[in-house]
Amino acid sequence: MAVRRVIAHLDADAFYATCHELRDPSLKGRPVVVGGSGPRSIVTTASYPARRFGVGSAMPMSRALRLCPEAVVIAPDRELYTSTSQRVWTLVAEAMLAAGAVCDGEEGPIAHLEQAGIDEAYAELVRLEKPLAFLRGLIADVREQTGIQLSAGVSPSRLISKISSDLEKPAAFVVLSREQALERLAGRPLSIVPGIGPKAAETLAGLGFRTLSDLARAEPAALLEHFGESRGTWLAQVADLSVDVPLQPVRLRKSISSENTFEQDVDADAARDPEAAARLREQIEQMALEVAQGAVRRGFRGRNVAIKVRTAAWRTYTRATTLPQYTDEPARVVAEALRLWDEHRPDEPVRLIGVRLGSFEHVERAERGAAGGAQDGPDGGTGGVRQLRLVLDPAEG
DNA sequence: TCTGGGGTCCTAGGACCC
DNA sequence: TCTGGGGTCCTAGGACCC
Repeated sequence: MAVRRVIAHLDADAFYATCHELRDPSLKGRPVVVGGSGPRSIVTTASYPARRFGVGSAMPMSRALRLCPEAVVIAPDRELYTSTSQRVWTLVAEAMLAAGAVCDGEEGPIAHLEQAGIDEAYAELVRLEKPLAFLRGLIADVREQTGIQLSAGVSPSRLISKISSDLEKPAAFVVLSREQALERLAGRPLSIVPGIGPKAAETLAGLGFRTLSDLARAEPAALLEHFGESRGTWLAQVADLSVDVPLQPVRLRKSISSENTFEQDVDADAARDPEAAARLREQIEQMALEVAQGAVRRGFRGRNVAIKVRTAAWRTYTRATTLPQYTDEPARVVAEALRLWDEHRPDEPVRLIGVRLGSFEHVERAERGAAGGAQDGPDGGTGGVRQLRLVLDPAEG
């Protein structure tokens, strides 16, 4: 008998906004918009009352305020989200371990859980007799103990579960087989599929494929021709919702970066504005330091240093070097970033600059720790529940 | 509506080695 | 003197996600 897979996608509703509401209950029920206050800031998360005004993620704040002038704008608070997130996913991991939904890790059992962001995760409910009852209980516990409401999509695959959890938010609990999903999603635009963004959607629309059922009629050969081997094959599998990628309970970080968009463009040409040019150089130095210190804190050493520049005209470029040895020495990272900057500094106004450190050496060991334990260190932790710590604090969007 | 900051993954092309 | 093909490492750009 074939083993029936049950994969849940768990996604916190309006996570950032809810974190703030939990800290300040007077915000509850009001149109809360999390985001910066500068002229170029965008909305990170909008509470459901704010969404009723048409406010949404990634929207320029200026537009959000035009749509909803009475919105309460709140500056993002990383630490608040990280600590709340840890409480939520620790609870989930512990419940799964207690219930026996575990896989083997090098150092013992790990919950069959893949964190996919600060506010979402996939859980594979192996060896549970009543997975749905378990999930409902878990979601109720999480809400009681943390105040966070999780939406759930449950199906035989990550893709279907991910799409499903989004269908009836907030507080969704959508259970679908592949066949039921094919029927229910047939007329939906392809943009509901994670991995099909604006560009791919446009290309597909040009070929006459706008919905999932359109795509199901596509010749696989045509998809391969337009999208190449890898993506073409994937799209063909999306069409019948047969995409199936195993969970990755432990993931390694690949890079650490820091970048900043200026409220106004800054002239990088030293001849025209030496002071501005000096400020930019200092910022590169500062960011390189930050990034290197982040690596030190986490016990990583990298080999690849890169800078990123976006000009006022929205031309974006990166310049990178690979060092002969791995390093976490701030002075080394700073020196490389400054060298790249000096060699590739634009002579036109810039809107963004950034620094990244990558190509980490930590192959030998997964980045994980005891959930809710120490904040950092490759194996830092209390030795309790083992859980991926992977994506540390990805912003929402 | 003029577009953040943190990431991941993929592709193309060049250098270099055998 | 001209020319092979595969593999690896690296850079750069871009799509995409939260």
